[in-house]
Amino acid sequence: MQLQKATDTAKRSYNDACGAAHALDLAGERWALLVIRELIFGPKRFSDLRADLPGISANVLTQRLEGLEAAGVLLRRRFPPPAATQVYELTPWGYEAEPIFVALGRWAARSPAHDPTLPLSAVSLMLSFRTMFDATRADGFKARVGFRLPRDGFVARAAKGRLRIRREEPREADVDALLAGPPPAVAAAAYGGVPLDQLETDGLLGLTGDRALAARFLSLFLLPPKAVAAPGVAD
Amino acid sequence: MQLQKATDTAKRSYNDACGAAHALDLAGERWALLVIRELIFGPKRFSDLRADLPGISANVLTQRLEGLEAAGVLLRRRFPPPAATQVYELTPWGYEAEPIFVALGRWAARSPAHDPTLPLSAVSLMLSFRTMFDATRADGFKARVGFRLPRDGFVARAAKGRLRIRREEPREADVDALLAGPPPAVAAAAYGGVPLDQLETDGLLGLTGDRALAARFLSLFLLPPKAVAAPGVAD
DNA sequence: CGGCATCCGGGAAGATACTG
DNA sequence: CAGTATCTTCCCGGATGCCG
Repeated sequence: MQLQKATDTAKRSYNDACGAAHALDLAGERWALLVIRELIFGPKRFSDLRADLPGISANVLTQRLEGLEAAGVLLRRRFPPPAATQVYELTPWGYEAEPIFVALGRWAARSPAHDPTLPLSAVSLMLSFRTMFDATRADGFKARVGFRLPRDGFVARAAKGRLRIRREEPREADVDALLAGPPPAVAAAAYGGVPLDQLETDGLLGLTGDRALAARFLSLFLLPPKAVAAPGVAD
Repeated sequence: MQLQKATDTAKRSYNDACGAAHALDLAGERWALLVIRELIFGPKRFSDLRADLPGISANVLTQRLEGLEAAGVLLRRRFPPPAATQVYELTPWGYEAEPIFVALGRWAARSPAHDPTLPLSAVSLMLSFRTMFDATRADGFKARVGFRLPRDGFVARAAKGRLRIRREEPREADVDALLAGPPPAVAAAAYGGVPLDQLETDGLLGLTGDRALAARFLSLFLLPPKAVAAPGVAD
């Protein structure tokens, strides 16, 4: 019975030529954009996606992956002989979705209801760096900072007022400083004003390398001021 | 029972500090972002929102307006005595959502499945101008172009490689050219390569003022090339 | 007529259990 | 590990009706 869906129910769409509406047709279902977000620094396996998206259920993740694959946003890749594992990877066009997350993040950071102390995935933390990077503050600053987060590592390179971030295991010899710990602890240092020393003595964060440089690096990211809850419309 | 929240209305949330996730908590429900889109050039009434969002039902629109008001994205304004009408208007922070639509639009325009011939609201058309504006093409070009669209008018001002658009009734004396017609017809001229002359003789578009300037203006907007459906993974 | 509440059917999301 | 199967719950969309 449910096979007959192609004709009468033409795949719930906004039927709107507006680009934003089409984007939501492709990725507007619950969890879809967050699945893309988790893949923005490179491929992941099904179980990693589940772990990094707490709350998503397996069947919903399966549906989203199918839908996004059909939309051309991502594809699944099999590794041939020994590692029979399978990963999901964004297509080149899928990777171009990053500005969407930057725009969403910049806007939501000013929401009166935004709570930066909630859980945070490793990808979200790195994405927040790309979102909140202050180019003028970084002027003339050059640094390579490594991150060892629960599931994977990243290396952030600040230079010439730009910030590049790649997912790769940081080697101590290749970076100026290395931070190890869960993403919320790093966020507390960058956005919460918690001193690195305190996080270290509390056992939340490990730091090796140039301590002052690490602090300077973390000061490059500023949450924008919150919008007023009630705007100034005289009444 | 074992879950959190004594109040059973636990308000489904991603529970994620990531800005993008919070943005979706606020405006990720169906139609919510499109409601914001329709208000991005100024306040509208309930019935205008319904008319410009074909497919939305009254109760869903009511729910979205309530939710967005509670989130501080918009507010409802009453006009006192004579005009007992009521309008919905974005808060200052709500207006800051525009980059989200630009990012979504830029990305979706490259979707293999994007169909620019679908219906288009007046706001979507103007937003597409702001999204697809090519600053280098507009270098040294200065123009004021008015639009008379079904429900309301707009004036676009290109100058110094920038484009400003305001919702206001265009007066012939104040603009260099004036286009009148339904949004899809204007879109056909800007993006579909349909000559203005043809749209005029077909009765789809009315044009007064500087014809060459209007054509030049419409050439400032270019849809990006579509992404390849299947990326270069050898198979 | 504009701005909602209410009821209902279908379908999507969420939780859990199960299978290759 | 990578999903599928099943069941329940909730949301979306349409219709109707109230009320200013």
